[in-house]
Amino acid sequence: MLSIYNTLSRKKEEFIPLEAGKVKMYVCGPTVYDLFHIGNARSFINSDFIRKYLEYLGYEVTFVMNLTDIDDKIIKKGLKENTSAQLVAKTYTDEFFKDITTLGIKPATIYPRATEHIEDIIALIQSLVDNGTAYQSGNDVFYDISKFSTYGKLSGKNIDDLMEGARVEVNEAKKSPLDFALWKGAKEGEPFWESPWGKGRPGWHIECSAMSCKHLGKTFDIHAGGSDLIFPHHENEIAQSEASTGQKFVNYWLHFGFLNIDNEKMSKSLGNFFTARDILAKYSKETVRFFFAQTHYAAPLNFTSEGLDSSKRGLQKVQNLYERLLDLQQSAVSGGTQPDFNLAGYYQSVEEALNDDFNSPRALAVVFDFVRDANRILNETTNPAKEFVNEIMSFVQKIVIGIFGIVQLEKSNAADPTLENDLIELLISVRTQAKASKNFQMSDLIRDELKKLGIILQDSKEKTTYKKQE
RNA sequence: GGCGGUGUAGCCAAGUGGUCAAAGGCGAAGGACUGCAAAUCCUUUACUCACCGGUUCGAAUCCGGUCAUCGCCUCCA
Repeated sequence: MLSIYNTLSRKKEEFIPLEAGKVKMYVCGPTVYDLFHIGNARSFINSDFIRKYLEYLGYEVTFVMNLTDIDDKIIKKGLKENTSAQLVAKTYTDEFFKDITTLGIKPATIYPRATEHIEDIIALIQSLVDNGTAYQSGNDVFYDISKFSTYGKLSGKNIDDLMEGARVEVNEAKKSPLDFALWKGAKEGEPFWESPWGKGRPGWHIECSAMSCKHLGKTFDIHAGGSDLIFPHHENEIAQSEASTGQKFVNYWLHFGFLNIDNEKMSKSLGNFFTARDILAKYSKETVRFFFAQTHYAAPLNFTSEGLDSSKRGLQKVQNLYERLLDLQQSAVSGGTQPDFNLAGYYQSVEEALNDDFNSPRALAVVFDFVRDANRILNETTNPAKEFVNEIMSFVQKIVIGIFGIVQLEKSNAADPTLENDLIELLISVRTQAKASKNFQMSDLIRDELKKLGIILQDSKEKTTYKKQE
């Protein structure tokens, strides 16, 4: 039984999808005005991991991630770079997909763009105007939060507190400082679409309500996003959608913890701002994914290079087992020894952990137990059956690769007969001869010099293998 | 000021009433294997869970208080 911590109820709840066997899930995607940063990457990776686990459980997941491709920041960037908002959005949408691919994230079922849903957005705003929840003021349309009695139910805020805390706003167009824009009238030189309220563009909050409804329906199962989006963004989405449809908007609200850098909020002014691309230049996607998975998705996470280095070293153990299994799949034969190994127990423990609100750190502890035990049994088994090796490998495939994505599939010593690899093999055979004649000075020299070139030799009883360092 | 998160070994991080003298990773120490390494395996590394008080037969886990820290309340994953 899967349970999920629901921000709305502030409790873990048993997950029951609207439709048996299917999950409709929406995650707030990026505003495409720049490369996404490592904090974004955490949310994207965690939503990917959750989606993959749901699929592992057998659910058919409709996974929607929106792209905000029209927004103040995009317009501003266009002006600054003397280009169009449209081109800025196009550029960073392309870059977004590149980074998503680099991170090993499975593509969403659909990536709806705000600019491709203007009609839906206008229709939604119109319904709110028609039922009196929204009002036009000049060329803008605002949501009247006084008309939505449960406003604040997600974030636990009440309107009076918000009013007290509200910064003094000089916008006299709004009835209340807390009202927010659904439609923004176009100013000179800004991109616009025609609407019943004149030329303009959608506000940020409304697009998620419109696009989630269009692609997932009036009510859907899971809505996820960064914890900073709880208020006002998700609060506003509920207000918009529920006021329009009269139905519950989302059953499970799931929020990702924030990522700090060296205990400080990441910001460009502090000089501790890292794009996902910056990090991926130094660390593999597997290391980054593993680093994130070692902390529960909802907990705050402090991002340090020490932490990443530690993850990188820890992950090597898993990678080594994977490569050991690859070799064994080549050499093992049917009819070998079939040792006792309680594989089902590891699957069960992983599922128990992940069923408990996607507890990835606990699941990874099981993975490490599995790695240790698998190594031990392989050490003890002289001639393991091919079937056994395949069973062990399938755990790695389904859990470690399928859900977490933390194994590099390419072996570090690619088997291609390149000149380089041939030369390494040659040196290894020279060294083997040297060892046979107890010329250890020579054999150590070869090993040390190869190490300097990033090639690590490992002797086993039968043969010497090598791997290349990253 | 309002709301929320976090505080567990040198570092990271699970655990939310007994099976906890607290998982897992990194680091460290010792051992097996090895010509020596590497890889792998074995052993050790928190009598203690920010602090104080309370509830309970029993608390890291519940309650009250204190302190520290991060975030949201304005665009933000």
